[in-house]
Amino acid sequence: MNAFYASCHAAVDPGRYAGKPIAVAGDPATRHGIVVTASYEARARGVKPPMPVQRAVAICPDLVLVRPDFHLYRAYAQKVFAIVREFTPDVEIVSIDECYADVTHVPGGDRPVDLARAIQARLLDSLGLPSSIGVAPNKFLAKMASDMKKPMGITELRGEGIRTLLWPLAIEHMHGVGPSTAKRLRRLGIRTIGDLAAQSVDVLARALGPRAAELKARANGIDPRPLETEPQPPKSVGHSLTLSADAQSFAEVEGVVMDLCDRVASRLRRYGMMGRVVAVAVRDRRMRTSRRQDTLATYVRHTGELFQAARALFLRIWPAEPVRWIGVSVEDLVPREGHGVQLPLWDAASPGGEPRDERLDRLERAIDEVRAKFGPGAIRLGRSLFGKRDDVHARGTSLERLDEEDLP
DNA sequence: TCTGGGGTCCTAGGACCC
DNA sequence: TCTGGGGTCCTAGGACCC
Repeated sequence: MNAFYASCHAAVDPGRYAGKPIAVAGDPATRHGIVVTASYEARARGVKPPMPVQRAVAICPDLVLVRPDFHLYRAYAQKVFAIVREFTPDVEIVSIDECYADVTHVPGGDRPVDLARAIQARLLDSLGLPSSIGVAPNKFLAKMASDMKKPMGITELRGEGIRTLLWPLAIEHMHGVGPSTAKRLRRLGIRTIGDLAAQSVDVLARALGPRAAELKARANGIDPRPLETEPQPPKSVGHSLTLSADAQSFAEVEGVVMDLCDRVASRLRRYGMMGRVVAVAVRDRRMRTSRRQDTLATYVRHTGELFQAARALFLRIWPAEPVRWIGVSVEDLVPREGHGVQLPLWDAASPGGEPRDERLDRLERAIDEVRAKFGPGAIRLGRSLFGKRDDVHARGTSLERLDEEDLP
C-alpha cells in the first residue's frame, strides 16, 4: 500500500486530509517525534520518513500533522487483505500494509498483470486506498517490482526485465541489503544489483559471510522461498519508549517500566501466550543500545512477574551515562493452553485458598474488562499494584489501597 | 540531520551434556 | 592430566524490515 497510514486518514476523512501534505507523526512537543508516513503531497515538499517532526514542519509549514491510529490501520489492513483473498486464497501477509499473493492456480492466473489491475482498482474503488503491485515469478522479484512504480504502479519483472530493470538499480535499493551490507559491497566496487549478480560467491563470502550465496542468487532473480500462508504465532512481544527526559537512574523510570510490563502482559493475555525469557534494553544519547536477558525457571505472563525480572535486569545493566530510551520484551513464547505448568510444591498460601496464578488471572481479566469499557487509559498500574499496596490509578484519580476483590 | 516503535533472523562464544 | 566428537542452550550484539 502507498503511504498507507496517511492514505487511511485521507480515506476516512477526505474533507480534512485528501490532497493535502500530511504527516503521520508523534507528538511534535516531545523531543524525539519522527514522521512515520508522509502523503505524496508532503513528500513532494521534501518531507519523508523517518524525519524528525520539527524539521518536517520547518521545511513544510502548512504540513498537517496526524497522530498515529493503529486501530484504524489494522481495520483497513483487514479489508485490504480480504480484497486480495477474493482473487486467490494463497496470500502471505508480510506486514500491516504488504502481502504476497500466488495467482498461479487461479482463474486468470495466466494473465497476472490483468489480475493486478483488477486488485488495484478494487482497493482504490472500495477503500479509497492507493497501492503498487509487482508481478513476478517469485517473492524477491515481486517485492522489487512493487517498489519500482509508486504510487498506483504495476510492474512486471521477469525474463529480460531482470537485466533491464533490476540490474541497473543501486545496491542500496535491493531488498535485504541495508546500510551495513551496502557499505561492504561498495568497498568491493559493487555499485549496482547487476554488479552483485556478476561477482563470484567466494569474493562475496569474504565480505558478507554465509549470506553471500543467497544474496547473489536473488540478484540473479532466483528466490525459492515458498509462500507462508499460515499466520505464525509471535515469537516475542515487547514495548519500548523514548523517555520524555533522559534518566540518570533506574528509580526515575520505575513507574514507566511497570507500565511497559503491563502493556506486554496485556498483549500476552490477548494472544493467550506466556514466555520464559525476559529482556530489557537501554539506549544512550549516542544511540548505543545494550540489552540483558534472563531465562526464567518457568513461563510467566503476569505484570508483576515481568516487572520483577525486568527490574533486576535494569539494575544490572543501568549505565553511567544518561538513558534516552528503554524497552522490555518477552521471548520464547508458548501458548498457555495445553502447556505444562509448574504445580505448587507447597500449598499455595493465598486468600480464599485460590492459587496465585488464578487470582492474578482473575485480577487481570477484570482490568481488561474495565479497559474495554472505558478505554485503555482507564486503569494505569502504579508502582506497587503487585507489591505491598494495591494502588490503582483510574482515570487520573488515585484510588488508594483498592482491594483486588473490589475490582470486578 | 538526527533519528519511533514494532518485530525477525543470524552469529559467535561459552557452558554444559553424553 | 589431558583428551574426541556430537549436540543443545544461553547470551549479547548486529543487521534488517515495515
